[in-house]
Amino acid sequence: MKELTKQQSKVLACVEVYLNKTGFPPTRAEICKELGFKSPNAAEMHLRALEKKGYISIQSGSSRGISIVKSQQSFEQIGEQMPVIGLVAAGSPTLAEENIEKRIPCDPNIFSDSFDYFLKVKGLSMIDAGIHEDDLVAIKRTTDVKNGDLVVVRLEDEVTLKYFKKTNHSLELIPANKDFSTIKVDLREQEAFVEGKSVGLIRTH
Amino acid sequence: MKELTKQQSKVLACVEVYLNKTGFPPTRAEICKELGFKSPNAAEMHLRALEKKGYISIQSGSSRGISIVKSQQSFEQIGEQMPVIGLVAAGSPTLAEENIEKRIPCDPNIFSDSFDYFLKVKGLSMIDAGIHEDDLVAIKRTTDVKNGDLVVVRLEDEVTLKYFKKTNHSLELIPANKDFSTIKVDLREQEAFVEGKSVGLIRTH
DNA sequence: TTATATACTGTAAAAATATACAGTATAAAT
DNA sequence: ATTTATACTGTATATTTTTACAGTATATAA
Repeated sequence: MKELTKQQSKVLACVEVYLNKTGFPPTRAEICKELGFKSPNAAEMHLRALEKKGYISIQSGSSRGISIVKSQQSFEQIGEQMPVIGLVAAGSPTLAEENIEKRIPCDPNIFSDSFDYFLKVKGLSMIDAGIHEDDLVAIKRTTDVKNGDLVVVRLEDEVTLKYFKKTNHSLELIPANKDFSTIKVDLREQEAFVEGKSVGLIRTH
Repeated sequence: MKELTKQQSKVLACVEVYLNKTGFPPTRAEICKELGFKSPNAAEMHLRALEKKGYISIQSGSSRGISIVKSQQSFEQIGEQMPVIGLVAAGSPTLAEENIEKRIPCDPNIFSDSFDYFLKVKGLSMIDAGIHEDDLVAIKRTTDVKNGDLVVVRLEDEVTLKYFKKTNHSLELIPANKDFSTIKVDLREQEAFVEGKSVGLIRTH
């Protein structure tokens, strides 16, 4: 999580305190009053920065549409709002706001290992591993993966969730569905970026 | 505390759910949309009644200025320790301490519907539904189940997780594995207790 | 029969609010 | 020396939201 500037930290604290006291988030004007700003735009800019850094989310067009994603005093919060990223978009699965479909309240330590985000599964290539379309696979960002791990790999602009197998210069991305074929990559010819590995899965019935 | 009318109760629940989901209270118009009212005044009147009866407080002049004073269905806190129960034990899957294998930190609202405990899956009878051994299936305690639901049913002293199908006096518990056969129960001869239904699943990789 | 409470529709206006745009100032980085 | 990031002021406007007012309908109690 990105660092906050001193002022951004103050604004986040202000929102949290207001929320705690009243039960609903403050308006821009109220933040200004609390912190001594004289223009609502001051608050606006800080809120935008806080959203970009993933500490809050802002419901555009809604009054008081601020919700805390990650509390500053994180020790108080057991369950964070973990982001869900669709596997549709080309390019790397970044945590940029535009890629986040939604957030769900979930302890990052619910699985044996901590994770950073959920990836929403598209397609049936892993169905024999019991991974269905629209399942949410918990991904830990790491490049430290072993053969047999379920990994998120990016090839060119395509992101895929497969079993990992590396031998010398060859990388195999193995599906769990006999109707799909293994993707073989010669690492001397093509780059492959390991984005992370799966530490768990959740599914809503 | 004064009793609520049916509609007031609905409105209070609506506010609580909205708050839980978004982090801020709804507007009158949003309550209307949620509950099918066509006039913001409908919501307004119910909110006034709720305030008078002490369930909420309304900050006059503030948008979304609603705060919950007394929750109706005391909403579970975020990040509870949800119990995990093994499907091994005979008898009903109770929440008695001796049946709880462990507890894991998990928001009870992580799935579309809230749940009461996790059931640890034994065996492969639901493998074609992508439910593996040792998966944790989130169970909501209810007897309100429909055909096709994934349910926890107790027959005599045996507890099983299967698809539910009821026709007249006959109950069928259908596995998702062609090597297993459907359990058929004549309800005039044998009792079957529906313990709950699955609202989701988590798996640790 | 007449209140009285519940439960709304429909409209409208005043007030609250988000948000864009045009600036200013300052310190750090290039 | 110039750019870049932070941190604001000040104004304006479109939109959101509250909230008042005038009705309608229905069931229950007096």
